[in-house]
Amino acid sequence: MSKFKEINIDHLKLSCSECNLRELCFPHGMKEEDLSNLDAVVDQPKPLHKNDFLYHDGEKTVAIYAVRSGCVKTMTESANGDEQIVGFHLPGELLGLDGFADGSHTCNAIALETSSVCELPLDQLESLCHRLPGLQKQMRRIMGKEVNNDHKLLLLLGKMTAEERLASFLLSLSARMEERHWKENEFNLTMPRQDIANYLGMAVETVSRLFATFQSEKIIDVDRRHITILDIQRLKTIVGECETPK
Amino acid sequence: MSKFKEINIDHLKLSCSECNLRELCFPHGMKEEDLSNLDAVVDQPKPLHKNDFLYHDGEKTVAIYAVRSGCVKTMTESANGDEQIVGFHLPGELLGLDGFADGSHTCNAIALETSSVCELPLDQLESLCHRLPGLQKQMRRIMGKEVNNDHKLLLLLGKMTAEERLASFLLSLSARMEERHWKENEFNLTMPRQDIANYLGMAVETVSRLFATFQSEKIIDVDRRHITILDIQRLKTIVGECETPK
DNA sequence: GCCTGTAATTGATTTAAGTCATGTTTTTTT
DNA sequence: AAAAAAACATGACTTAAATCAATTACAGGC
Repeated sequence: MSKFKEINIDHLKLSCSECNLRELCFPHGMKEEDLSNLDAVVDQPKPLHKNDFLYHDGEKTVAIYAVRSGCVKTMTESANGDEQIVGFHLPGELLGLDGFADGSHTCNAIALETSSVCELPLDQLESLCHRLPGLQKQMRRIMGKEVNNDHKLLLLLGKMTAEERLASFLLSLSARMEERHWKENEFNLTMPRQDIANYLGMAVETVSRLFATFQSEKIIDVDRRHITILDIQRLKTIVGECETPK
Repeated sequence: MSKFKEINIDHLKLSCSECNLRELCFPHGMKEEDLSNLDAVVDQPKPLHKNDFLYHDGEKTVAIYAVRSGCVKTMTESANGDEQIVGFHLPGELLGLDGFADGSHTCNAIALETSSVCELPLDQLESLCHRLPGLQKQMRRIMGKEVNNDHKLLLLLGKMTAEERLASFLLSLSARMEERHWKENEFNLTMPRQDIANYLGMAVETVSRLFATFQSEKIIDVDRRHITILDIQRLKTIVGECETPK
């Protein structure tokens, strides 16, 4: 035996039951004793580097994915080459449902920074859902969430002004930071201005200008990609949420 | 016994296996012998009148629905009262997935004209999916389709001009008419201009003007709600699809 | 049949946000 | 460390589509 301990890298795989994202991810609402079944099929491929594709538009759907660390964007492509970002996926959030309609993906999924994902292979999902009714229910919940998310974005693109859109974007990020028990009023944007603009259906210049405006109005502090929310209530007022009366 | 035949209205229920929409609807891809199981749980409530709600935002999700006849729109509501139509559902198309995330609907579903729907109760869906793997797969397919649909609409709202949007809308309707073996170049709009405008994220006046423009360019013929597509290729060119070379 | 309210059209004007142009800062490459 | 390339910011100008305003055309109710 060598004087160094042998390291079995299989042990580096983090089990779902030990994962601090479990309440946001696949395991949500599942019984503790069922999680080992889930663990057995969940794969953790090697991390993606910035700009790596998790999957391509048109590629056969082999799995659904959960972000473990980093951030992954999904974007649809139109016939004439236009691209629309449809989601930024934070740790604990799922992606890959776009490949369920006819067995191949209709989006590109690209890492915005070094990111790791968990992979739930489709063929195993089928049988697993059969054994664990909790997972089947969770799958429906996940899909419903995706649909609701898209609907919110449709409302944003269809009805909101540029100012409202950016405020809404910041609030969404803030809420998701809080969900992860991270600072909800101080975080780094993982995406360039160009991606924010694309996602929100506006020009980069408009994003820049609005950040400047929000900053000058002391609503937020912007330092490059570092955002500090100074007055969250103002943001909420902008998007038109009713102030919760004290 | 009376001299008139007694009519058992239960017989008026059309079974899935006899339904001419079966290839677009729940039964798609299911084995013939499994359809009787589906029939047993599918309910057909009495028809909706124009402007009737199939379900309300916030209401508990009890079923998913398939349109049998007529047309049903779904719309999300924002905190400040803005509404965004997220779909017009034709016969054979499904709705209700917006209620899967947390067990209550996040949309209003409203009949645009007298419409009938089939209802698949959620509690029965669960056990039925367990018995029929085909249905479970079909459920995933349906949800994937919904997601892809929403993504297309996001691209439309985020990246297209008003002209491209309306052309895209007409093409989508036309394609869905064809899918149902109805005339693909001549159909009636079931929705008012206001709803088209809302759905496409623009003002009613813009819809009116664009219809007039398309008409004057002999791309379509508009008579109130009656649309005749005269030059489908022009529409495709407008939305930027590559012409299929002969 | 004739009202009456809703739906749709059409024109004039305004505006939010896009485009174009240029400069600055930051990051990456050599 | 310098050079090149992204990424970001800001100003000037333009424009697509919204808003405002005024008719016109239906469709449903009596």
